[in-house]
Amino acid sequence: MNKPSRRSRGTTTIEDVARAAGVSAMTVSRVINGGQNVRESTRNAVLEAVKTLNYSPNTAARSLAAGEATHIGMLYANPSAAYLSQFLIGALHAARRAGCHLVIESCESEDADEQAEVTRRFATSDVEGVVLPPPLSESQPIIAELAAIGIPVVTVAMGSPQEDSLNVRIDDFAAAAEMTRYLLSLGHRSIGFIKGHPNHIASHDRARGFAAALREYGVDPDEAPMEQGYFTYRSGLAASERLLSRPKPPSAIFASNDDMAAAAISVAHRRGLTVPGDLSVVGFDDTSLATTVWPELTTVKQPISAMAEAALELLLADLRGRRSGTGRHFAERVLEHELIVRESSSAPGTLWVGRSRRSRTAPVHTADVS
Amino acid sequence: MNKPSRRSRGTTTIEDVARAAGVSAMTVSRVINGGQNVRESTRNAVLEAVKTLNYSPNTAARSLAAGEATHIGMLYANPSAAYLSQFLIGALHAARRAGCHLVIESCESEDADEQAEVTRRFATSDVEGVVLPPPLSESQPIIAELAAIGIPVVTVAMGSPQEDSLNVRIDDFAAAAEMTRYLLSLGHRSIGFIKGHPNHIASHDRARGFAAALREYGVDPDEAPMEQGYFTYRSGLAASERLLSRPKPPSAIFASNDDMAAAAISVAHRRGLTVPGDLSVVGFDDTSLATTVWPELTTVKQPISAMAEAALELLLADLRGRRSGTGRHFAERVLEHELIVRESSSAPGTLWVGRSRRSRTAPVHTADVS
DNA sequence: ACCCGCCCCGTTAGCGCTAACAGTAGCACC
DNA sequence: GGTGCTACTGTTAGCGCTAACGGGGCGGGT
Repeated sequence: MNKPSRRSRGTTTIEDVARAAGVSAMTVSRVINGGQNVRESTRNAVLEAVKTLNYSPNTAARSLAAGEATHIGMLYANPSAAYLSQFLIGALHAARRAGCHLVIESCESEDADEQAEVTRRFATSDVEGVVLPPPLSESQPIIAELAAIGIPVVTVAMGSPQEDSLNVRIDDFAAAAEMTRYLLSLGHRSIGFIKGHPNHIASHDRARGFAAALREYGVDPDEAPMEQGYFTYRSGLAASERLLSRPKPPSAIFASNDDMAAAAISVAHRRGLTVPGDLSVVGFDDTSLATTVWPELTTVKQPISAMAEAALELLLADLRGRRSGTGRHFAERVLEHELIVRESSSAPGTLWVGRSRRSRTAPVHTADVS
Repeated sequence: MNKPSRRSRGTTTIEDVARAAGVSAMTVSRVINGGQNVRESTRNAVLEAVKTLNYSPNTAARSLAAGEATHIGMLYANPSAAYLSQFLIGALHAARRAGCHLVIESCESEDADEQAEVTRRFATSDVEGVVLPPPLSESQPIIAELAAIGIPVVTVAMGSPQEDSLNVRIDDFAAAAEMTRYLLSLGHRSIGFIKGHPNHIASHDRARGFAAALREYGVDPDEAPMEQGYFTYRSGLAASERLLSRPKPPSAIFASNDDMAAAAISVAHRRGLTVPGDLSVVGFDDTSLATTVWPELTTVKQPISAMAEAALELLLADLRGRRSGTGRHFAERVLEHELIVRESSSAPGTLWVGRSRRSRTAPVHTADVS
């Protein structure tokens, strides 16, 4: 006679699996996590039972019993929407795998005290670790506050990580250099550069990568037309205007992100320049904006979702380490970027024949309906 | 002598609160959720204790004990990134409040069989309910598959909800009419309309609202210049080209979403038209694109985050209802929209004096650096 | 032969919370 | 004074899982 149990939801539990495999629940548990000290044959039997019963462990029970981290916080502040959604998707996938909740909060203020205040309220609520995507990953007030409270943090895309912190990033220097080399190999020698927000270390890395690649090709970086931008579309408009108003306008523009590159295209069109015929434009990030504008942007793809996943994994590993006493792993992970060549870049050939007024007649897009 | 308890995490539990308030844990539980049949004085004592101890219930334990829904699924398919991130933020907030996990999966395929396949795999994994934001909220294959499996669904922004389903939306008809009235009140009489994707019921609602408002002002909707769009930037480019190539081009363009409105601005600029001087352009959705472009878009704001929260609440209420046997509430919730007037619209006055070639000189944006 | 240690597996006791089921008091009503 | 009812609160027994420990079996060292 089986006890009918107070409230039986039809779900299959670890007990069911244990019965089916002819072992105890504990052994099933061992097989599922880690799985050390279990004979190969037993493990297979359990795995078999898991598969046939289509068992998946109850995360609530698991984290309750194990006392695991259940709430990971994420503080964000108005990056591009495309970046944020990609990031959230990655973070959610990692959270699901780990069986932890993702708690998000926005922190739009620029004021240090206010940032600290928001952070404190956030941190003391419930979360056991915090993920900081850019641009907040560069915010000292927040990082300091979190450190004071004693909550582990993982930063994403931070240029100069502390020695004792967790960080995930790509190699901005190498990526920018790669993109620059690509433009140089097309034949461009006068390349305008729109810098990113000066507060971000990544901005400087990208600028340095740009300069380094120029030098490889024997071009003096100090002569290169360069304008300050702030990662916004608006700042890109202004910078592009200045770039193209120069006595000798560049044949290509390398913007430090896609928003500013899109702005450069817009300015070029307004001036009657075709892209890429009269002007090549390339960006950075490969956000969705890169494929919405026409022509689609050549850009550097950051694996945003993967970076978010990596960040969560790093954080959870650290948390586990802290709990079990096994030292913490101060880690940095550098993920691979990728150069995405699309339609906004080409050899500067048409520059010499086509910088005419002909290009003023707007192209009619009959084929780009869908 | 207090039992040292196997592994004590320093967290305050419901027991601590009960002791502090001089009641049993059960009473504390009652106060926290629902709170019926508790004397006012007891309730206050408990609330007091909760506050002083800074207690927050352990969601893992709660959902384990109550057998509540723990995993809510969300199937998405490439809406605009801005929409998705807003939606995710709202959904995550609601999920946090309810203490449930948000499980997301993408379903990019257009093929019915493939959609069903993805849905099946998704649904049989773990989730107890599914949220369907647009454009998937209109996908019959997915809805049918979910119904077959018996998983409750809440659709968002679906035009024609079934009688027995959960749906959250805004009043697209009213919103479009409102926007049209606004343009009419500015003096526009020739308003070009770019329709949305014909598969979306909301597209038709918006077109109907547009027509209805025209009629109020004695303008014949059948005479109004109208072009088909598909919610994409590219389709907006083509539609705008056609609209502005007409013998008598309109003085304003109402695009069914922001992406297409942004495209309209781009086309206008390429043609040497100033916005809003020569052409007013308005959009729909108030995605981040609306404030990215220059000039910033007049548009209709959908409370996207709030809609996501409402969707989750509806779904969870339904789930609770099913579990407790209390009938399900087939509900639809219509949230408030808002007309956001920005810089892309104005009276058509300048049309008569300024449709000249003068406007070709691109404006220089010295002030929009930040 | 004995002990020690290792591998493998089961048993016990909760993790923090809540459903279900008692009570216990207080009031009304015949 | 009993009976019935309502309003409130406590007790018991788990939800599904895992930490901690215990114990049997087996090999190798002394």
